[in-house]
Parts: sequence; C-alpha cells; structure tokens
Amino acid sequence: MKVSQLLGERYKDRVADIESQNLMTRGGYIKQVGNGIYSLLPPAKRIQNKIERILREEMDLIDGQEVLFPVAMPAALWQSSGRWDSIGSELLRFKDRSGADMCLGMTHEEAAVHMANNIAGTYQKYPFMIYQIQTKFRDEPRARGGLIRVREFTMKDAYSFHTSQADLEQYYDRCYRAYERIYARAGIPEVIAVKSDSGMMGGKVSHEFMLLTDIGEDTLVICPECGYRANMEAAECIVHNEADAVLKPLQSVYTGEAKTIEDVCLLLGSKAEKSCKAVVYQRNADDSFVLIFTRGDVEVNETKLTNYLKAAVHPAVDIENANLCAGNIGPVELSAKATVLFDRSLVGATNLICGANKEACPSCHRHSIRIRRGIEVGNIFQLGRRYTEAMGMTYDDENGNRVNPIMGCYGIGVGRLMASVCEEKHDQYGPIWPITIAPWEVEICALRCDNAQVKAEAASLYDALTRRGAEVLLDDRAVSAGFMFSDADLFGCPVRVIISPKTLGRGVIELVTRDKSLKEDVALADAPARIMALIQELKDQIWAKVPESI
RNA sequence: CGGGGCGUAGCGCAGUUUGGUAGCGCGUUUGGUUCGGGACCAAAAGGUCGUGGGUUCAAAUCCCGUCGCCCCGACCA
Repeated sequence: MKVSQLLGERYKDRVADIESQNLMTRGGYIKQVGNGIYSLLPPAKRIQNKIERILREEMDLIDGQEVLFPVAMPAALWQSSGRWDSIGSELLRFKDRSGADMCLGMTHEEAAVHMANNIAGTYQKYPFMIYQIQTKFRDEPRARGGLIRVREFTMKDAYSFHTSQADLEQYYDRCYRAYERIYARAGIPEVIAVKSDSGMMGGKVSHEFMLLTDIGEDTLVICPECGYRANMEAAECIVHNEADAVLKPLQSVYTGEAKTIEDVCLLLGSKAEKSCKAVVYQRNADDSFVLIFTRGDVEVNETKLTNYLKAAVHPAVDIENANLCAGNIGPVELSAKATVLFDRSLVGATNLICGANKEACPSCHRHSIRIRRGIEVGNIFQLGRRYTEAMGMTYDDENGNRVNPIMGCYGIGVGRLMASVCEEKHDQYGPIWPITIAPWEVEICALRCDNAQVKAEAASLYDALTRRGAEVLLDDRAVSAGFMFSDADLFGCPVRVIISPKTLGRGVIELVTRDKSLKEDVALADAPARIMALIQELKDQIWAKVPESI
C-alpha cells in the first residue's frame, strides 16, 4: 500500500483525553458516526482482521466451530429465555413492517441454544462449542473513550455445551488458557484474569480478563501476597471488611507511583490540571494523608469535608489526629505507595485521596490489598442450565433420560481489544503496534521521493519485501521528513525503513524499530533479507510469551 | 434519566453580551523556493452559521421548539 493512495488523513492536534481515542482518531483509524458508533478506516480494519484471525485460530484450536447468528432477532426468541422482559433498554427493540417486535443482538445465548437445539439430541454429540465473530449492538447509557466503550461493536462470542459440570469446568480451563494465548499473541501478555460478577448472564463462576490501566472503567481488588484478584463488584468478602464504609461510596480508585497533584489530576480527568485546589490532611506519624481536591471552580466546604471524613471512617486515616494543611497548594509529592480514592459524589467534583493501604485481603487476611483500575478485554462464564432449561433444550443421556445440557459462554470485544493494545503500547507520538496485529509490518519512508534514485530504490525494496510475504506500507509522498516521520509514528508500524539521497550516498538504507530499540544501517543488497529476519525476530519475541495450549 | 457545556469552511475555533449580511489558524488547490522530526513566499477555492418557527427594515447574534454531540453522575455483558 502506498500512503499517497491510502484513504484517511492524520491530524496534528490532540482531539481526546483518552490516549487510544486520541491517537486512533488523529492517525486516521476511526471516525465517529454517532454517539458510541464508529466507522473503521483501512488501518483499523486491517488490525481488526488480524485480531479476528488470531481469535479464529485459537477458537479452532480448542475445537470451536465457527457459525453466524442473526443480528436482528424476533422477540419470541428472547421471550423464550425470559430475557425479553428482564433486560432493560440496552436491548434495542423495534417493530418490523408487520408490527412484530424485534431486537438487535447484544449477546447470543438464545440464538446459540436455538441453533444447537434438536441437532444435539444425543450425549454422543457432546461436548461441542460454536462461536461467531459479528456485530453486536448494546444501547449503552453512556458510550465513551473511542472504541473502549461503544454501542455497536464487533465481538467474538462462543458457546459451549456439556453433559456434566466437570466437563464444563475442564473446557472452561481450556478456554481460559486460549484467552491467555490470545492476549499474548495480540501483544498484551499483561492482561490478568479476575473473578467477576456474572450480572445478567446468570451462572456462578465467571472471570474477566483485565488490562490494568488508569483509564479503565472497572475497579479491581488485587492481593499481591496470595494472588487474590477480583472485580470490586464481585469482591463479596471485602464488603464485610472494615474498609467497606469507605470503599463503597468511592467510585474510582487510583494507585500509583509518586505523583504530584497535577499528575493525579491529569489521570482523573483532563481539565483539572490547571485550576486545581486542594485541602490536605496530613498525619505526621507515618506520612499517610488524606487529600481532598477539587476543580478550581468548586467551592470547598472544609467543615463538610471534615465531617464526611469522620463519618466515612477510613481505617487507614485517623482524622482526629490529622493536621489540616488547607488552602490552595502547589505540587505535592505523594508517597510512592499512595492509594488514591476519589469521590465525586461528595462536593461537586471533589476527590478524596488516602495515603495508605490497610484493607485486609478477603482471602489471606493480610493488609496488602491493592486497588487498581482495569479495562475488561474479555470474559468467560459458566452458565449452567439457565438457558437450556428455559428454552427446553435436551439430549438423551446414556440411560435414555432427557436432560438439559450445561453451557459456558466466552466473549472478547475486538475493537476494545484493539484500543486496549493502543492504550498499553504507545508513546507520545503514536501507537506502537505489536507486529502480530500491526496494520502493516514495515513502513518504507522514502525521503525526497522527487529524487529518481530514491523513488526507484524504494519501489524496488517494496516489491522485494512484498514478494517475500511482508506487509509493507510505502510512503511515497513528496513531503518533508518531519511530516513523513510524524505520520509514520501514527501508523505505528513496528519496522521502519528510511531511504533518502543521504543513505543511498552510502549505499545503505536505515532500519529502525518503532519502539526505538534498534537503529542500524543495512547495505542495499542485504536489505530485504535483513528486514525479513527482523520481522521474524519481532514475531518470535511475541510468541515467546504465549503459553502452551491445553 | 439528572446536572453542565457545545453545534459557524475538511479539522480546531473567534464572532453572540450590545442585531447591520461572516472571520482566524491548520488543511486543500496552483506556481516558486526549500528538504532527516509536522518548512517558506505568493495567489486561489471552500460556509443556506445543526434544524423548524417567531420578532425585526435587517438575525450566526434576540425568543420558542426540535435534533445532535461532549463532559460529570445514575446504570451496565
């Protein structure tokens, strides 16, 4: 692909606070059509295709069979499970021309059971798993963050059917491992699994796969001592803990390294950084502190805040013995282990920061709990018989009895995964795509393309690499070096080749990686082989972190 | 669904308080000079000011309705 022909333009100016949204908009990956509704431009569609390919390979590896369910479904199907009535307005409903109730699929348990019903009537067919990659629509009350939370999105959803709980659990573990492989192959092996709340899906056991990041929408409870990890929504034990009094009303939590107030403001929300004022309660004994801060335009009622803190009784903070160092303050160094709890319901945009971690782990009871934010990039559920019972799906077991099969379901949002990788892998100039999902593996920057020799050598290298199977983007525009490099940073291709009159004068091309870990000159004649070797090297680095399949 | 904000050129914005027939930056087109981190000069194109109605000699500007988008909550696989 030549940049001169590529559809889409790049923008210099910042457009959003969330970095993946900012970079993917600026880089010409996504364009908003409506609230929570986006079109994907060629670079994003290429990334999505690659993610989908990984998903298909991994689902096939655990014996999945790809199918396709409908987007629009009759109400009767959803009534058969009872969810037509139990789900709220996030299920988009409408009437067809005959006046019949219809809805757009937001998840496909009903469709999966409908498909499997009557074609798996004997125990000999079990277990099996069917999956699809398809558009979902969920009429979210509030979309935000580019592709992080949208109303229409592409999702891989899988449904497994079993004849025993033990069989389901065994398959659940295989799928759990497949998910670990998927995130590792997509370049974010950092994703962790946490216990989750099953919500409207029903069922008992479920896990969410989380990418830890400060912009995440979920609050996680993590114990580094014993490995306990759970979504705050599902951390039932902690509810009975002393800390509950504080944790419950606090909506958002941030734990981080040493930060100034300005840093924290930036993390909390964008516009606070310039006009922030704060009230600090400091305990001299152990350096812990409570810090309330607000946007500059919010009036702070110190009496009210003090009373609130006394009422909230955070076990880590002894307000009675704390000093009030009030006023408008400048940058304040927070301690390296500060947990930041902030509460928007208090006084307008007021936030509460506490300077210690003293909550007890619900599992090992040590006072080691960490609170982190995460983006949910996938989830898996053990559903049980909730749907097969409601919809009357049965099979004949070994004894000739009619029994309802047991189900599991497994989802990954493709666009959210793409945005999450961008969120995790970027610098100030643009995304740094892992080579396994990069829109192109190599970008050739042909500086001074008006120079005939540059043009010819670039075209020749492009052909040589393409013939060897590489995915190559060639920037053949007659633009300045800075302009071209800035665009290249936004494309985020892991390997970059620079050809210019300068390099050709030395008989070389310049080879660099997007993450700046490598920069070398390569003789023209050796270039194709060296570049292909580098591509393989980068792929091997990704694969080194992929666990074995089970 | 509550609270706040915003719709003016492809993008980002000013102009609205005090009505007078639309402007700036970036981008785009053309010509010239530049050339390794978003170059410079010159010329040019591009907008029924979200939309419907009202007031007025005159509306981007004032009034009423309506649609859309953003942020903060509520909610949420």
